[in-house]
This record gives sequence, structure tokens and C-alpha cells, in this order.
Amino acid sequence: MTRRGSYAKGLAKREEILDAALEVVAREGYRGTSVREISAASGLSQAGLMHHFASKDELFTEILRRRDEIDMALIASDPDIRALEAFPLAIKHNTEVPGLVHLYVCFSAEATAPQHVARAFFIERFARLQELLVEDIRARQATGELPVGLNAQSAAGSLIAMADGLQTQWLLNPNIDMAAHVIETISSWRKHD
Amino acid sequence: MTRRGSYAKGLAKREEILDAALEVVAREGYRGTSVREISAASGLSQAGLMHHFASKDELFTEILRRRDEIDMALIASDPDIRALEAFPLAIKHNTEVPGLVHLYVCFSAEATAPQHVARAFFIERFARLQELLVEDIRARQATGELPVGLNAQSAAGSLIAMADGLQTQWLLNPNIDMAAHVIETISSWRKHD
DNA sequence: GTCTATATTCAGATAGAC
DNA sequence: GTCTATCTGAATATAGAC
Repeated sequence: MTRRGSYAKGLAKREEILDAALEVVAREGYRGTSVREISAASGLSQAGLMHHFASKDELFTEILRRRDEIDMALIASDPDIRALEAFPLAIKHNTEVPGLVHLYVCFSAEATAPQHVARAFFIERFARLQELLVEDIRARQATGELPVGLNAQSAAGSLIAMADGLQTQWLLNPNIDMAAHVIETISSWRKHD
Repeated sequence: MTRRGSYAKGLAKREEILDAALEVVAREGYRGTSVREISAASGLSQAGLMHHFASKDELFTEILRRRDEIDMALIASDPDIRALEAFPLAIKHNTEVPGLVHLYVCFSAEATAPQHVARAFFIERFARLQELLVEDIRARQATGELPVGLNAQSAAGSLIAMADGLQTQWLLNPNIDMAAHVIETISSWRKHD
């Protein structure tokens, strides 16, 4: 599968770079992070790094894509963990990586610009995440766990929005319990008409 | 009050710069906006602009502070408009100024960095906004309009978070009705235990 | 795949004249 | 209060050797 090891090595180096990038962002903040610093932290020159990622934006996009894959694997791994359980779990896990959270809030905000290269990534990401939550909500409506009067699309969108907004508040005040807010909101759905 | 007109003129120029800055951000996006471009749009040189604002970050902070003041004036002006009414109204109004929304989501995200000059501004802003909503929620609990079982602090924080998160989603997909989501959530509070 | 070296562009800030 | 001119520094990206 790995062609004479070089492919696997290239992948390993990519992972190393992504990890180093997170470290630097956590230390310096999103704005203060240059590709040069990331390359230094990965034991590479800047040009060496640019061999693996075409641009800084692509590098950051890949970091967030990888996080999503890890979070998705969480849902897939355990049949007892469905979207509405996995969502607050992922949020709780984020608490351990404030640098990643900072990267996410900054980059997703910037990416809303019409010409931004990561715009499509976030549009698709939001759609997929919402779809996942909507499916789980509908399944629970079918079993009677959640009331059918609840608008699944709207509730899912609101929940995602809340989780995103909480990240900014949490970065400003780490006493805020993001997961608790989200869990409380999901619980409140049960009281819906 | 205005000392021989020069003070008033200085203020007018400041306003002009803030308006021009919004235009440029709306056109170029937050990231692509330089002080030079803003100064050009205000009919000033860069140095001329820097006479009014010590730094780019201060300029952006002032734009957002001014918006808040306008929104606050809305609540104060009409006794029938209390915080829970004013909040979705302000959100609806934001729909007309996507550039300002983009500036807000980007700048508030960046400002969460520990050393950022606008960090204190946003910490205070969130606290004030939450306080305003909490007061109104409690008042409505006292009249029986909202159930006393509702945690006012938590509900207010969640509502603000949702509104912030919705702005990112709306910038990616303008079909989303931010105000409707917020109003729906406030309505759902009435069904709380 | 990684390096050195550099191209290119552009940023925010300041000095000092008017 | 505003200008011209410039400083100073940084960023991303690329060319080409090894």
C-alpha cells in the first residue's frame, strides 16, 4: 500500500507539521502565527514546509479537516454514541486544545469572505454537521424521545450556532462550561410542545 | 460645547473614517483591508487617518463600539422595546450591513488572543449584553411571562452565543433567517418547566 | 524532500513640513 | 489636521541547488 516507504514518510511529516502548527497557534495566537514559525517548530525550513502544503490557508484548512475526521470517528466507533451525544463530547474535548479552538473561530470567520479559499470547506462542513444532527433528531422523534413538534433543521442549526458562539465566549472566559450549555439546550427540547 | 468648531469637525471626520472603513471591509473583506485603503476611501492619506486613530485595531474597535451605542440607543428610546425585543431587532438590522457582520465575527474571534488589545473590550461587551438580557428575563419571570425554572444567566449566555454563531452561518448562506432562530428560541423558553 | 537564497509585495507606523 | 516621504519589518511564495 505504501510505495517503498516514501509515501508513508511524507504523510508522517504532514502530521508532524499539523501538530507543530497547532502548538504555535496555541502559543502565539492565530494572527501572530507565520508559516516560518510553524516550519521552525516542525524542524523544517519554510520552503520545506511549502512542499507539503501549497499555502498557509490550505495548511490551516487541513488542520481543521483532520480534527473533524477524528470527531467523526468518535461517532462511528461506538453505536451508543450518536450525533446528539457526540456533539457535546467533542465540545468538551476542545476544552483541552484552546489553540485549536482559537484557530477555528478565527479561520471560520475569515473564510466567510466571498473570495476566501476555505469558504467552500466551511459551507460543506456546516451542511454535513447539520445533516448529522438532523438525522439523529428525527430518529429520536420517531422513537418518541423528542417531540415531533420540534423543527429538526432549525434546532440543529441553532445548536451548532450556539456551540460556535460559546467558543468565543469561552476563550474570553474559560469558566464558561460550553458542554453544559449545549446539553441543557438539548434537554430543553424534550419539553417542547 | 464645541470649542470653536474644530472639535466638531474632528468628530465629523472620525465618523467619516468609520463609515469609509465599513465600506472597504464590506468590499474587500476583513483580511484584505489595509489602513491605506481605508484612508484612501476617506479622502485622507494614511498619516492623516492615523491622526484620528492610534492603530488599526483601535479603529476597528471604535467601529464596533459605535454600533453598540446605536443599538443601545434603540433600547433606551422606546419603553416598549426591552432587551429581548431589541436583541432580534438588532440582529435583523445587521442583515443590511454584511461588512459590519464580517468585521464583528473576525475581530471578536481574533480578540480572544491573550495579548490582543481589544480583548478587554469584548469581555466587557459580552458581560454588559448578558447583564441586559438577564435583567429583562428576570423581570419577565417576575410577571409570570417566563417560567421561574429558566436559568436566566445560562439562557442569556446561550442566546448571545447562538446569535454570534448564526452570523458566521449567515455570511456563508444568506438564506438563513437569524432573527427567526433567535425569536424561536426565546419563544421556546415559555414552554420551560 | 529539503535546503539556501531571494523575489515580491505589502503592512503599520513615524518624522517633519505646511 | 493633513500632507509627503520614508522607515522598518514582515509576510508568503518561488527558483534552483543538492
